Amino acid sequence: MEERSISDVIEAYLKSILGDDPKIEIRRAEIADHFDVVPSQINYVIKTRFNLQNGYLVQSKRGGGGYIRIERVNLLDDSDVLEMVIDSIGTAISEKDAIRIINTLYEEKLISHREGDLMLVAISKATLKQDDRRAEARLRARILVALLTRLRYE
Amino acid sequence: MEERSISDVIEAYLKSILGDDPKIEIRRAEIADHFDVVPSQINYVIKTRFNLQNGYLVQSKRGGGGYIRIERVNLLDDSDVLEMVIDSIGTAISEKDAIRIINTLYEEKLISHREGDLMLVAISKATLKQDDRRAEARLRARILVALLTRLRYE
DNA sequence: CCCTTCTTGACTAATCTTGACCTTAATGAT
DNA sequence: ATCATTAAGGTCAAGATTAGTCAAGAAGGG
Repeated sequence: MEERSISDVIEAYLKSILGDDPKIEIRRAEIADHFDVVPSQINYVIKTRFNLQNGYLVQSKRGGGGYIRIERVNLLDDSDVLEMVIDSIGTAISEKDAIRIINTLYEEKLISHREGDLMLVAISKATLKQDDRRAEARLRARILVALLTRLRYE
Repeated sequence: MEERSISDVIEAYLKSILGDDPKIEIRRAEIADHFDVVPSQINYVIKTRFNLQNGYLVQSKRGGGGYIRIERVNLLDDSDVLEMVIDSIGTAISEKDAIRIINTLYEEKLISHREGDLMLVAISKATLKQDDRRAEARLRARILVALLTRLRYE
């Protein structure tokens, strides 16, 4: 995977550390300094690449001895996590967030490449396009939740 | 092959790069600059020459480190059959007819049991339920067509 | 001439980067 | 104990950097 932006580089760096251990703790200022970016950029990377929909749990603490803890969660072993993902979808979801979830399912080997593609086309903007954007997001949520629920109880 | 327009030249250029690798990533502004055309011309070339019907998948990202990714995909043997099924669906389809089609796909071994289940969930009345029955049938047709279209390629 | 395809650019949208300002926690002085 | 200080991380919005859309006009081919 080509790293085009510094955010991509930081993402790859954090994931390389995560390769060893399923859980890491970093100090935000340290990472920011290492890549010569402002500290809030680390928040941006975490928010866009290490959220629950991507299969990560993040906790942090401020003040002296503060840290950011990133943990890779396994959707297979932890059926609660899949339920959390379903809950996080709620009654509406954007195409982008839905894609993120399906990608995670594939990376976690819960679904095959082809199954993932089928799910992707079923929830895609091109397929569901409606006049009312909110109606589209609600519909997408219903379909995705139905698909995930099916995966949960097979 | 006679290239009579700059769009043809750009098409040939992109395909020559694709000769090596089944997947390439370009920066729109770079290609546009190289051929001295406006950036949106690249979109035109991609839209008219690198769409799914022509056997190409295209993905892109905007913003810093943005790109356009073009991937060549292979048509499957059953592609023609699927196209005929797609044509028969038209713009609307009932749940019963959709189930019949998906069952046939499974019996013909075009899809696995699990893929069939996922497709069934995606087009089921329970998932798509709408006030307007015709709108529901139209939506179901769009989703089913999208799924079948995906099955035509690998 | 008419119709399709191509070319161009103004406007829009998504993503990334940066920095000012805010909140929380630990520590030490009184 | 209380409060000020210091040391973290959080939020948000503006600006920068790409790509996308759309429609008007030009160019080509019957």
